[in-house]
Amino acid sequence: MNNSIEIKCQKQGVRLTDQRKLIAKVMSESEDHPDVDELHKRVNKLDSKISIATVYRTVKLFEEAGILSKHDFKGTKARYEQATHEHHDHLIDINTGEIIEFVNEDIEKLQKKVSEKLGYKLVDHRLELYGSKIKK
Amino acid sequence: MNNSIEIKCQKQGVRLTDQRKLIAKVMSESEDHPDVDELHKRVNKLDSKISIATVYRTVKLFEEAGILSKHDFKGTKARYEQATHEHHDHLIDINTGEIIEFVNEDIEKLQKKVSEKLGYKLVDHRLELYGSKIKK
DNA sequence: ATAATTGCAAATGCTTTGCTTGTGA
DNA sequence: TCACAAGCAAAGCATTTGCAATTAT
Repeated sequence: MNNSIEIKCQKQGVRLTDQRKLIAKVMSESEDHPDVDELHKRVNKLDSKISIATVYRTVKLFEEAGILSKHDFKGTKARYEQATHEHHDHLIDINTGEIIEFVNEDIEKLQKKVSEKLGYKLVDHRLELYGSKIKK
Repeated sequence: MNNSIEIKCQKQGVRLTDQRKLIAKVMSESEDHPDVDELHKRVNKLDSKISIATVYRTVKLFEEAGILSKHDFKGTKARYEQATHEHHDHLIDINTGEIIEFVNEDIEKLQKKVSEKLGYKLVDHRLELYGSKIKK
Protein backbone atom coordinates (compact mmCIF):
# COMPACT_ATOMS: atom_id res chain seq x y z
CA MET A 1 0.00 0.00 0.00
CA ASN A 2 2.66 2.46 1.04
CA ASN A 3 4.66 3.73 -1.85
CA SER A 4 3.68 1.23 -4.45
CA ILE A 5 3.76 3.99 -7.04
CA GLU A 6 7.56 4.02 -7.09
CA ILE A 7 7.59 0.29 -7.61
CA LYS A 8 5.14 0.56 -10.47
CA CYS A 9 7.30 3.19 -12.11
CA GLN A 10 10.34 0.97 -12.00
CA LYS A 11 8.41 -1.92 -13.47
CA GLN A 12 7.24 0.25 -16.33
CA GLY A 13 10.62 1.82 -16.98
CA VAL A 14 9.41 5.25 -15.92
CA ARG A 15 12.44 7.25 -14.89
CA LEU A 16 12.26 8.17 -11.24
CA THR A 17 13.16 11.79 -10.74
CA ASP A 18 12.99 13.58 -7.41
CA GLN A 19 9.87 15.38 -8.55
CA ARG A 20 8.11 12.21 -9.57
CA LYS A 21 9.06 10.55 -6.32
CA LEU A 22 7.49 13.37 -4.37
CA ILE A 23 4.34 13.39 -6.44
CA ALA A 24 4.11 9.62 -6.02
CA LYS A 25 4.57 9.97 -2.29
CA VAL A 26 1.94 12.65 -1.93
CA MET A 27 -0.59 10.72 -4.00
CA SER A 28 0.13 7.54 -2.09
CA GLU A 29 -0.64 9.28 1.13
CA SER A 30 -3.72 11.11 -0.12
CA GLU A 31 -7.03 9.71 0.98
CA ASP A 32 -9.00 12.13 -1.14
CA HIS A 33 -9.14 13.10 -4.82
CA PRO A 34 -7.00 16.24 -5.22
CA ASP A 35 -6.96 18.36 -8.34
CA VAL A 36 -3.68 19.40 -9.95
CA ASP A 37 -3.55 22.68 -8.10
CA GLU A 38 -4.08 21.05 -4.75
CA LEU A 39 -1.54 18.36 -5.56
CA HIS A 40 0.93 21.05 -6.55
CA LYS A 41 0.40 22.79 -3.23
CA ARG A 42 0.96 19.60 -1.27
CA VAL A 43 4.08 18.76 -3.22
CA ASN A 44 5.39 22.28 -2.82
CA LYS A 45 5.43 21.83 0.93
CA LEU A 46 8.11 19.19 0.39
CA ASP A 47 9.93 20.95 -2.42
CA SER A 48 8.98 24.49 -3.22
CA LYS A 49 10.71 24.48 -6.60
CA ILE A 50 8.49 21.96 -8.35
CA SER A 51 6.57 23.67 -11.12
CA ILE A 52 2.93 23.20 -11.95
CA ALA A 53 3.96 22.13 -15.46
CA THR A 54 5.83 19.18 -14.01
CA VAL A 55 2.83 18.23 -11.94
CA TYR A 56 0.65 18.28 -15.04
CA ARG A 57 3.17 16.25 -17.00
CA THR A 58 3.64 13.72 -14.24
CA VAL A 59 -0.01 13.25 -13.52
CA LYS A 60 -0.62 12.60 -17.20
CA LEU A 61 2.29 10.19 -17.38
CA PHE A 62 1.08 8.31 -14.31
CA GLU A 63 -2.39 8.13 -15.73
CA GLU A 64 -1.15 6.65 -18.99
CA ALA A 65 0.89 4.15 -16.99
CA GLY A 66 -2.21 3.10 -15.10
CA ILE A 67 -0.84 4.46 -11.85
CA LEU A 68 -3.39 7.21 -11.33
CA SER A 69 -6.99 7.65 -12.42
CA LYS A 70 -8.39 10.94 -13.60
CA HIS A 71 -11.94 12.04 -12.95
CA ASP A 72 -13.82 14.92 -14.49
CA PHE A 73 -16.76 15.31 -12.19
CA LYS A 74 -19.41 17.81 -13.18
CA GLY A 75 -18.50 21.41 -12.54
CA THR A 76 -15.03 20.79 -11.13
CA LYS A 77 -11.47 20.59 -12.34
CA ALA A 78 -9.89 17.23 -13.09
CA ARG A 79 -9.20 15.22 -9.94
CA TYR A 80 -6.83 12.35 -9.42
CA GLU A 81 -6.64 9.29 -7.24
CA GLN A 82 -4.37 6.31 -7.01
CA ALA A 83 -5.46 3.58 -9.41
CA THR A 84 -4.52 0.77 -7.05
CA HIS A 85 -7.89 -0.12 -5.61
CA GLU A 86 -10.29 -2.38 -7.42
CA HIS A 87 -12.77 -0.70 -9.73
CA HIS A 88 -15.33 1.56 -8.12
CA ASP A 89 -17.67 4.39 -8.92
CA HIS A 90 -18.31 7.68 -7.12
CA LEU A 91 -21.05 9.49 -5.32
CA ILE A 92 -20.43 13.23 -5.06
CA ASP A 93 -21.99 15.26 -2.27
CA ILE A 94 -23.38 18.26 -4.14
CA ASN A 95 -23.19 20.42 -1.04
CA THR A 96 -19.74 19.68 0.29
CA GLY A 97 -17.97 18.20 -2.72
CA GLU A 98 -17.10 15.15 -0.67
CA ILE A 99 -16.53 12.05 -2.76
CA ILE A 100 -17.66 8.63 -1.65
CA GLU A 101 -16.53 5.50 -3.45
CA PHE A 102 -18.83 2.57 -3.97
CA VAL A 103 -19.05 -0.71 -5.83
CA ASN A 104 -22.21 -2.32 -7.09
CA GLU A 105 -21.89 -5.53 -8.99
CA ASP A 106 -25.49 -5.54 -10.15
CA ILE A 107 -25.05 -2.21 -11.90
CA GLU A 108 -21.83 -3.42 -13.48
CA LYS A 109 -23.56 -6.47 -14.88
CA LEU A 110 -26.46 -4.46 -16.21
CA GLN A 111 -24.11 -2.07 -17.97
CA LYS A 112 -22.50 -4.96 -19.77
CA LYS A 113 -25.88 -6.38 -20.64
CA VAL A 114 -27.14 -3.06 -22.01
CA SER A 115 -24.02 -2.66 -24.15
CA GLU A 116 -24.33 -6.11 -25.61
CA LYS A 117 -27.97 -5.65 -26.36
CA LEU A 118 -27.00 -2.56 -28.37
CA GLY A 119 -24.34 -4.53 -30.22
CA TYR A 120 -21.33 -3.18 -28.36
CA LYS A 121 -18.50 -4.58 -26.32
CA LEU A 122 -18.25 -2.52 -23.13
CA VAL A 123 -14.74 -1.08 -22.92
CA ASP A 124 -15.11 1.60 -20.28
CA HIS A 125 -17.78 3.40 -18.38
CA ARG A 126 -18.43 6.35 -16.18
CA LEU A 127 -20.99 6.32 -13.41
CA GLU A 128 -21.34 9.23 -11.05
CA LEU A 129 -24.11 9.83 -8.57
CA TYR A 130 -24.74 13.35 -7.30
CA GLY A 131 -26.65 13.59 -4.07
CA SER A 132 -27.31 15.48 -0.88
CA LYS A 133 -26.99 14.03 2.57
CA ILE A 134 -30.14 12.81 4.24
CA LYS A 135 -30.34 14.30 7.71
CA LYS A 136 -31.67 12.03 10.42
CA MET B 1 -41.83 17.80 -31.78
CA ASN B 2 -41.12 20.44 -34.40
CA ASN B 3 -40.13 23.72 -32.86
CA SER B 4 -41.16 23.15 -29.33
CA ILE B 5 -38.13 25.12 -28.22
CA GLU B 6 -39.75 28.41 -29.23
CA ILE B 7 -42.84 27.52 -27.26
CA LYS B 8 -40.77 26.68 -24.20
CA CYS B 9 -39.01 30.00 -24.44
CA GLN B 10 -42.27 31.89 -24.44
CA LYS B 11 -43.53 29.95 -21.47
CA GLN B 12 -40.40 30.78 -19.55
CA GLY B 13 -40.34 34.43 -20.55
CA VAL B 14 -37.14 34.00 -22.53
CA ARG B 15 -37.01 36.77 -25.08
CA LEU B 16 -37.09 35.40 -28.60
CA THR B 17 -34.50 37.11 -30.73
CA ASP B 18 -33.75 36.14 -34.31
CA GLN B 19 -30.55 34.47 -33.20
CA ARG B 20 -32.26 32.43 -30.51
CA LYS B 21 -34.96 31.39 -32.93
CA LEU B 22 -32.36 30.11 -35.35
CA ILE B 23 -30.43 28.25 -32.68
CA ALA B 24 -33.69 26.76 -31.46
CA LYS B 25 -34.60 25.72 -34.97
CA VAL B 26 -31.24 24.10 -35.66
CA MET B 27 -31.26 22.21 -32.37
CA SER B 28 -34.84 21.08 -32.95
CA GLU B 29 -33.86 19.61 -36.26
CA SER B 30 -30.62 18.03 -35.05
CA GLU B 31 -30.72 14.31 -34.54
CA ASP B 32 -27.21 14.22 -33.13
CA HIS B 33 -25.33 15.93 -30.27
CA PRO B 34 -23.43 18.86 -31.78
CA ASP B 35 -20.77 20.82 -29.93
CA VAL B 36 -20.86 24.61 -29.86
CA ASP B 37 -18.57 24.95 -32.83
CA GLU B 38 -20.65 22.63 -34.95
CA LEU B 39 -23.84 24.35 -33.85
CA HIS B 40 -22.32 27.70 -34.74
CA LYS B 41 -21.46 26.38 -38.20
CA ARG B 42 -24.98 25.11 -38.77
CA VAL B 43 -26.52 28.34 -37.59
CA ASN B 44 -24.17 30.36 -39.73
CA LYS B 45 -25.56 28.72 -42.83
CA LEU B 46 -28.84 30.43 -42.04
CA ASP B 47 -27.37 33.71 -40.80
CA SER B 48 -23.70 34.27 -41.26
CA LYS B 49 -23.54 37.14 -38.79
CA ILE B 50 -24.29 35.21 -35.62
CA SER B 51 -21.26 35.23 -33.37
CA ILE B 52 -19.89 32.29 -31.47
CA ALA B 53 -20.34 34.29 -28.26
CA THR B 54 -24.06 34.41 -28.85
CA VAL B 55 -24.13 30.68 -29.44
CA TYR B 56 -22.32 30.12 -26.16
CA ARG B 57 -24.66 32.46 -24.30
CA THR B 58 -27.77 30.97 -25.83
CA VAL B 59 -26.80 27.40 -25.26
CA LYS B 60 -26.13 28.19 -21.61
CA LEU B 61 -29.41 30.05 -21.29
CA PHE B 62 -31.31 27.18 -22.87
CA GLU B 63 -29.60 24.71 -20.60
CA GLU B 64 -30.53 26.68 -17.50
CA ALA B 65 -34.10 26.86 -18.77
CA GLY B 66 -34.19 23.09 -19.16
CA ILE B 67 -34.47 23.35 -22.91
CA LEU B 68 -31.14 21.78 -23.79
CA SER B 69 -28.93 19.26 -22.03
CA LYS B 70 -25.19 19.53 -21.95
CA HIS B 71 -22.90 16.52 -21.99
CA ASP B 72 -19.20 16.39 -21.30
CA PHE B 73 -18.26 13.01 -22.63
CA LYS B 74 -14.69 11.84 -22.06
CA GLY B 75 -12.15 13.41 -24.32
CA THR B 76 -14.51 15.66 -26.24
CA LYS B 77 -15.87 19.18 -26.09
CA ALA B 78 -19.23 19.88 -24.52
CA ARG B 79 -22.10 18.59 -26.63
CA TYR B 80 -25.74 19.57 -26.58
CA GLU B 81 -29.04 17.92 -27.30
CA GLN B 82 -32.66 18.89 -26.92
CA ALA B 83 -33.91 18.12 -23.43
CA THR B 84 -37.35 17.13 -24.56
CA HIS B 85 -37.13 13.36 -24.52
CA GLU B 86 -37.57 11.40 -21.36
CA HIS B 87 -34.43 10.79 -19.34
CA HIS B 88 -31.85 8.55 -20.95
CA ASP B 89 -28.19 7.69 -20.75
CA HIS B 90 -25.58 7.35 -23.48
CA LEU B 91 -23.36 4.76 -25.03
CA ILE B 92 -20.45 6.26 -26.95
CA ASP B 93 -18.82 4.34 -29.78
CA ILE B 94 -15.13 4.77 -29.00
CA ASN B 95 -14.18 4.28 -32.63
CA THR B 96 -16.64 6.51 -34.45
CA GLY B 97 -17.80 8.87 -31.72
CA GLU B 98 -21.38 7.89 -32.48
CA ILE B 99 -23.72 8.35 -29.55
CA ILE B 100 -26.52 5.92 -28.79
CA GLU B 101 -29.22 6.74 -26.27
CA PHE B 102 -30.65 4.13 -23.97
CA VAL B 103 -32.88 3.76 -20.97
CA ASN B 104 -32.61 1.10 -18.32
CA GLU B 105 -35.01 1.25 -15.45
CA ASP B 106 -33.20 -1.38 -13.43
CA ILE B 107 -30.00 0.66 -13.39
CA GLU B 108 -31.97 3.76 -12.42
CA LYS B 109 -33.50 1.97 -9.48
CA LEU B 110 -30.18 0.56 -8.34
CA GLN B 111 -28.60 4.01 -8.42
CA LYS B 112 -31.27 5.31 -6.13
CA LYS B 113 -30.86 2.34 -3.86
CA VAL B 114 -27.08 2.76 -3.68
CA SER B 115 -27.43 6.45 -2.86
CA GLU B 116 -29.88 5.80 -0.09
CA LYS B 117 -27.75 3.08 1.38
CA LEU B 118 -24.93 5.63 1.60
CA GLY B 119 -27.24 8.13 3.28
CA TYR B 120 -27.86 10.35 0.27
CA LYS B 121 -30.81 11.57 -1.70
CA LEU B 122 -30.01 11.06 -5.39
CA VAL B 123 -30.28 14.42 -7.14
CA ASP B 124 -28.55 13.79 -10.42
CA HIS B 125 -26.40 11.21 -12.09
CA ARG B 126 -24.17 10.58 -15.03
CA LEU B 127 -23.90 7.22 -16.72
CA GLU B 128 -21.89 6.78 -19.87
CA LEU B 129 -20.89 3.54 -21.50
CA TYR B 130 -17.94 3.48 -23.86
CA GLY B 131 -17.82 0.56 -26.24
CA SER B 132 -16.80 -0.78 -29.61
CA LYS B 133 -19.14 -2.33 -32.11
CA ILE B 134 -19.34 -6.10 -32.16
CA LYS B 135 -18.92 -7.30 -35.73
CA LYS B 136 -21.08 -10.19 -36.81
C1' DA C 1 27.52 10.45 -22.21
C1' DT C 2 23.20 11.43 -23.58
C1' DA C 3 18.43 10.91 -23.91
C1' DA C 4 14.94 12.21 -20.92
C1' DT C 5 13.12 15.69 -17.68
C1' DT C 6 12.61 20.17 -15.60
C1' DG C 7 11.26 25.15 -15.13
C1' DC C 8 9.84 28.97 -17.16
C1' DA C 9 7.02 31.59 -19.91
C1' DA C 10 4.46 31.69 -23.87
C1' DA C 11 0.82 29.38 -26.39
C1' DT C 12 -3.34 26.85 -26.67
C1' DG C 13 -8.37 25.67 -26.67
C1' DC C 14 -12.65 26.38 -24.90
C1' DT C 15 -15.54 29.51 -22.70
C1' DT C 16 -16.86 33.89 -20.55
C1' DT C 17 -17.19 38.85 -20.23
C1' DG C 18 -16.97 44.18 -20.74
C1' DC C 19 -18.54 47.42 -23.54
C1' DT C 20 -20.98 49.75 -27.18
C1' DT C 21 -24.61 49.37 -30.38
C1' DG C 22 -28.84 47.24 -31.69
C1' DT C 23 -33.62 45.43 -30.75
C1' DG C 24 -37.91 42.80 -28.97
C1' DA C 25 -42.06 43.36 -26.15
C1' DT D 1 -39.23 53.33 -24.65
C1' DC D 2 -35.65 50.82 -22.46
C1' DA D 3 -34.19 46.69 -20.24
C1' DC D 4 -32.18 43.12 -22.43
C1' DA D 5 -29.38 40.95 -26.20
C1' DA D 6 -25.72 40.80 -29.85
C1' DG D 7 -21.18 41.42 -31.74
C1' DC D 8 -16.59 42.15 -31.15
C1' DA D 9 -12.39 41.67 -29.08
C1' DA D 10 -10.12 41.03 -24.90
C1' DA D 11 -9.80 38.27 -20.73
C1' DG D 12 -10.03 33.93 -18.10
C1' DC D 13 -8.95 29.36 -16.83
C1' DA D 14 -7.07 24.85 -17.13
C1' DT D 15 -3.76 22.61 -19.59
C1' DT D 16 0.04 21.99 -22.94
C1' DT D 17 4.35 23.04 -25.15
C1' DG D 18 9.03 25.03 -26.99
C1' DC D 19 13.34 25.70 -25.45
C1' DA D 20 17.51 26.03 -22.80
C1' DA D 21 19.43 24.14 -18.69
C1' DT D 22 19.65 20.12 -15.70
C1' DT D 23 19.71 15.24 -14.40
C1' DA D 24 19.07 10.03 -14.11
C1' DT D 25 20.88 5.88 -15.74
